[in-house]
Amino acid sequence: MNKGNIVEIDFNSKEGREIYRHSTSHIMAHAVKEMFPEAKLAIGPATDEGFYYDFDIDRPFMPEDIAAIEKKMAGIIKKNNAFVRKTLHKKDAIQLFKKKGEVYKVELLEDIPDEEVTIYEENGFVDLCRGPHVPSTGAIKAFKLLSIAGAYWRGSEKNKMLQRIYGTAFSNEKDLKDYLDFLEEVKKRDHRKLGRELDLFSVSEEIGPGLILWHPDGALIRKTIEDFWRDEHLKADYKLLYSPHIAKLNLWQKSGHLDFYRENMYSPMEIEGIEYELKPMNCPFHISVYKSSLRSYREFPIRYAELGTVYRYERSGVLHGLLRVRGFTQDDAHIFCREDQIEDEILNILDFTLFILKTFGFESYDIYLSTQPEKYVGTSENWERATAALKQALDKKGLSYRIDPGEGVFYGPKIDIKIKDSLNRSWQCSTIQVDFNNPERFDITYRGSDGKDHKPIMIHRALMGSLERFFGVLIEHYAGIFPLWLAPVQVEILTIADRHSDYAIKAAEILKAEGIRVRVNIENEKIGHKIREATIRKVPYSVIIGDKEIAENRLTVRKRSGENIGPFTIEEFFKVIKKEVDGKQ
RNA sequence: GCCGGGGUAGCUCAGUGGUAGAGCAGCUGAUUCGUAAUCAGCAGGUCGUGGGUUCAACCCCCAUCCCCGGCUCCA
Repeated sequence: MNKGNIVEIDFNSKEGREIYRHSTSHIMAHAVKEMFPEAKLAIGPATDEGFYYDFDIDRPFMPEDIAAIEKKMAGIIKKNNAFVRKTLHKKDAIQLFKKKGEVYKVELLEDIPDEEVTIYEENGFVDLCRGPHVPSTGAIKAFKLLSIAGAYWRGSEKNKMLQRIYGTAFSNEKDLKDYLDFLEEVKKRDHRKLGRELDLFSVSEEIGPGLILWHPDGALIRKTIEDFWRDEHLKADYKLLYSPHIAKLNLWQKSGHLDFYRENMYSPMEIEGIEYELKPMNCPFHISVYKSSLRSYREFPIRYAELGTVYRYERSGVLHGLLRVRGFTQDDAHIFCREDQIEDEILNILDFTLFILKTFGFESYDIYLSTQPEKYVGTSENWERATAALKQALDKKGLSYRIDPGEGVFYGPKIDIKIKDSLNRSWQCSTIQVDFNNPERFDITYRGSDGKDHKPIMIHRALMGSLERFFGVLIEHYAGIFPLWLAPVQVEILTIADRHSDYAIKAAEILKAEGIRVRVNIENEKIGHKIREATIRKVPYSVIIGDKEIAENRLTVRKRSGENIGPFTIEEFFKVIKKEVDGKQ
């Protein structure tokens, strides 16, 4: 964009939104400076969802301040001040901001290589800024400040912590309202809230932070997921393993985890004079199984899978419900193969992953290919060949992906799949990683067709990532309204009066014998009450038993949506739900 | 870990130094009822934990644990 030119840009474009929100962040900074002249300005960019501005100020911002700042901003917008762009020499700009005491701006300026910089002025408020901006403050039609948070200067915890105010802006009130409604919806779906309401899991202060207790209904869902996972892995020619939760510290020395992963590992415990360590990874155990006998190229690829529970130290501030915990179960697998088998294996894994994810209703993804980082093991040729194989596989599948340069793990390149949930939010779950490190460190080999020993390639992969995180994502994805095959209680039988109890219990037994998860409510309550309770617990089907049903030997069936289906004989009803369960709809 | 906010009954939340409250859930009883809450009664708290100030602390001070929103980091 040429300097000083006015170009029309639409809010619907990414650039347009950024300019608009960036301008709003300037207006916020202006308001803050008017109210707190001692506040020093740091940075104030637009984000995907809105904008923020960081301030260095002794007095913390209070929630009440937010409303006052909003009011002030509204005033600035009403005045419709023009944003005036000025170009000046860097020295002069440094001079200007030094005089104003804006030390952060000076620091930013000193890092700008250009001789000329631009500043924007709006009714006396001056800010260093590349721009562009909206022509005047009156262009901002709808905005809202959302939250206050701490944030390190330049994102480094070595620097001073500043105070950040988050906000968002839209081109009209309706879009703003829609966005705020979206935030409400997100709050309603919060897996921690639903987890308590539906009695799925809890975290207890007594047990410890980041350690999950799966309650009966949550455990039932987990079991259903695990059964599905195991069945499909066996079908896909994986072999299932179980391994212990602790192992000798030496093992972790050998694997290199102690060098590369120490800060995420717990302190060792001593058993009969030997130190043991809680496992942060499953790989060394699978390698041990591999090494338990001589391997031939004929066996390849060897695929070991395990729902392996690992423990990792996470800093207290990062723990978050099921999404970030200290003990979790990975749906882990390690594949041993020859280098020329990598591509086929990756293709297999991609198919398998997408199939599993699709079963849970995730049909859109962001895929990332991470390449060689600065610190790495293995040879550059290894990395190149493996990265090419990953690329090739993605291309063959016609999957679009982005390359994350240098973001691979130290031991190999990887593919990460981020799933998009029903609110279009991204979650990192699946990961496929090539590992050059472990075969080397554990000196694993296979006997090739030439009768000599060779080093296999090891691929590490997790589809759901961790059961805990995946479950958290699932809860939010479905808003707690699990599809029938996952629902902990699939059918609840409700009676109108006491005299219907025997019939209800008999019906329940028939369904239960067919493998349906059924609960009977013969409590002394009105039917409206029972329906309300079943609906709140999001039970897919309520079956109502009264005089009419017994007389006709038919079931009245109400779906959790409120829709009535039937009446059915019990056999007819069973067929209906059986079909739905089998279809995993 | 860092910045800010918070922790009162199982849950949601009132309670500004002077005898701890409500709704829902729970229990008991009555009621036997047709598509999202029947009525009545009862019970339930070391006010996160430990220390301090005070005649007196849920309330003020200090420490600590945990939770929430972010930062940083990750499955």
